[in-house]
Amino acid sequence: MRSDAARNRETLVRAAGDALAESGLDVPVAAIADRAGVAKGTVFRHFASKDELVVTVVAGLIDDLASRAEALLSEPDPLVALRDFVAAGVELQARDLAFCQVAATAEQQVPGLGDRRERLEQIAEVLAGRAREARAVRDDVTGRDVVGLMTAAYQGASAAGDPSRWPWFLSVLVDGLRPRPHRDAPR
Amino acid sequence: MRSDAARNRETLVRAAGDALAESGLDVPVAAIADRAGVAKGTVFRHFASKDELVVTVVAGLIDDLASRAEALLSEPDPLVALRDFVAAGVELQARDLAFCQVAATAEQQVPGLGDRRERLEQIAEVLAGRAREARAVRDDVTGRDVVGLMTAAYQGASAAGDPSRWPWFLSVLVDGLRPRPHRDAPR
DNA sequence: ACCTGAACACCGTTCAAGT
DNA sequence: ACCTGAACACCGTTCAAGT
Repeated sequence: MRSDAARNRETLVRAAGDALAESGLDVPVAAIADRAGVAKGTVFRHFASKDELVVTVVAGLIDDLASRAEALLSEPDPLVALRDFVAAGVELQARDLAFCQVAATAEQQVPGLGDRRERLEQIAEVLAGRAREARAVRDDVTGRDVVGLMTAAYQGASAAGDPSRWPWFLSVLVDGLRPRPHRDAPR
Repeated sequence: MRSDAARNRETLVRAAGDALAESGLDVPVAAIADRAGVAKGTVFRHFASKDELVVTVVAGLIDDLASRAEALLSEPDPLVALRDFVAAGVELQARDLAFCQVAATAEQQVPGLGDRRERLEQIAEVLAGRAREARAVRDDVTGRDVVGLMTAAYQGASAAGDPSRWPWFLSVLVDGLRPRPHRDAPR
């Protein structure tokens, strides 16, 4: 690849990252091209479709999140690790509209992120497993559930009319994860 | 209004309701017109824009949900009433893709539903107030929060890869609403 | 090899022509 | 008064022409 092409590609990814974070998945390709200072056609020389560019950007966001999650593996308190992981995902949704949309129902709309999703689920499963073993959470909490908690907390707060209320939703969810007392046991 | 026009309008709303439930907010106007057996232009004779047609349909769904919620006012157990209300909202999301999208971040995308939202929040506030007074939930739960729980439960399950798992998310959320023990009290 | 911008397809919206 | 379908604007995508 020629050096000017490599530079254009990188500029495009950065411009797309900014535009997607601000304006979400519906941002026109022309707006991204303008921001990068290239013609529309150049976008399609580097990416087969708008979706492929979106996937490149969002995959980078998920990779960053996964790295942060791996750092939490050294947190001694398993419930704190779990909560901080979910909080990191929620903060990313608050900061990046495109990720927020992908994390919500849009996930079906943007295929090609399956592998990143799996990586995230695997780390989440380790965190969930430690919390289960420590009896800090219900024994039926899976890694997938933990990933779902990120979306639940932010979308819940957002639907309640105040996205900044997400810590409240997160605390409700984390409280709700605690092991349930055996109600069917004899009193 | 001429009787044929009234019939067309009603056919359009029904066709739009079906198409939106199945295919979501991105369903083309042409698909709705086809399903109703009219020309595209007729849609815009009855509705100023696609959005106005969408609002008409979704407002009807929310009105139905609000009616179901009002029926729950006669439920004696306030926590059961709260849970059933949220469950009704979740089931609507599972059944209707357009409502699901509106309940998620799309709410900003479809304005004109503010009044319906308020009605729902008011009923939710009554249900929340009863549960608070009965000490069945934390004393900081608002009606808006309860509306947010509907989205949180469904979007959480959906993001966890299995929308049918929503009852699990709902049970976690409802458990999490229980009054927190005073941790700062002397042991 | 790469970039550009004109051209095309698709979809929401408008409107002149019909009934 | 209402309906129709051609026409227009917008945006994702393609590609012939340039460098």
